[in-house]
Amino acid sequence: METSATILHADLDAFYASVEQLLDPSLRGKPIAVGGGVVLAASYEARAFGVRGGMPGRKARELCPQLIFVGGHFGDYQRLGDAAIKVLDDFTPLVERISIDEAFADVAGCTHLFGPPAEIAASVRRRVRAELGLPISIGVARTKHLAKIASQVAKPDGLVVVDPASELAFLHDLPVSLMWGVGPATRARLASIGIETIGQLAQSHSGALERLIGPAAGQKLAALAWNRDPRRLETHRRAHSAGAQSALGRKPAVADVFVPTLLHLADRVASRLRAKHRPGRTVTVRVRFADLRAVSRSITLDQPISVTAMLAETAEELVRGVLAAHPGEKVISLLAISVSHLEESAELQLELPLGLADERRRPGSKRGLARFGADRAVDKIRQRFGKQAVGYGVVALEAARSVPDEFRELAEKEL
DNA sequence: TCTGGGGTCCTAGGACCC
DNA sequence: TCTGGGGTCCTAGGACCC
Repeated sequence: METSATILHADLDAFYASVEQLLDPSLRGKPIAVGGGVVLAASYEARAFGVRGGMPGRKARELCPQLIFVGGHFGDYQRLGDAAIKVLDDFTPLVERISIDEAFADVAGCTHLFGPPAEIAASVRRRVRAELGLPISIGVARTKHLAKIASQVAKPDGLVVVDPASELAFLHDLPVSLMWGVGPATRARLASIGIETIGQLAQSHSGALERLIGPAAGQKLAALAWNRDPRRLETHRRAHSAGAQSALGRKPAVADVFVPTLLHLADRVASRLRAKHRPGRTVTVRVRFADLRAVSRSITLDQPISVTAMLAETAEELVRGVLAAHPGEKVISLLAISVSHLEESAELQLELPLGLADERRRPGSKRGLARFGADRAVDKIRQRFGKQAVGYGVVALEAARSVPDEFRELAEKEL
């Protein structure tokens, strides 16, 4: 039974923007945005003008005419993000990384070595500042949820420790939007019955709450509002799906557009699946139309796949189904492929990869083998000469894409 | 004035089986 | 022929998070 606050939530402040200001001192103290067409990250100086991540670049410039856009040093983001997490690793092996710039750590087992959690958190902040030159905020509490909220409250560049004796006093005055799982839609629904603070949520009638946002979400939020968060740290999470998408602007919904795009997306996804020996059974595509309404189609196969051509063909059939069901839609603005139901691990399999099993049993197996051989050859060339060395000819699409591949890779989860 | 890309989880209906 | 219940899997969509 834990009665003390030993969970840290550490979150690098305005991470990409802070790295840019670190690398180029002339940017320090100035409103900057990482990105171009879309703001990937904004410095606190830029946020003061209302600039936010995800905002279109044009709107950001309107809000802040002196805003400086900088190109992304993606390799440095990865390096510095890893280095910050490594500082946590120096204190405890119980670290759960959430993303490139954020992690939980439980220091219950190392206080005899390093002192109380608050001191450990202060040390982490000092070291990240001294060794990496980056600001990092940390929340310390008895549960993950409360530690995460505390780090949000601590920002920028702060430390907030929530004493177990005053948890609810701390929590109940805060707005519900700080809670994990409360986004714009849930926030609006809660507001419709007069709930704006976490305290009001805690006091609300459970039946009314569950009718409003569903039983699962209702019970979960009610528990969190009383700081009943049963979640343990998970140090070895693996992804349950892998996908790729591409915004297209406005393109005609014809095969000349979607076939090459799907091949490129399938290549991105399937090569990752192969690299980690995790083929998957369920293929999902998403098609977004001109008005930004999106439709998805999925199919679950008998056997898991990781061959690029098989994934591309499956996705193509699904997309044709979507378009056939929406004959009025002549323009598409986004295509996505995702593979789920991933095989737990293919490490123990023999040399022949999963995903070929079905093809091998069929008379046409030579085709599947040939395709797998082709993928293997491509994978090997890329290993030696880099990703650009060989691929599917969609040069025109590459140029049109708004987000560079390096940025995509930062967001990929470990498969 | 309509935000990109990588993910997770929940819901609800239908198929299918026992 | 109708009645009843429960479990699992699949599909489509939505909300959310970083």
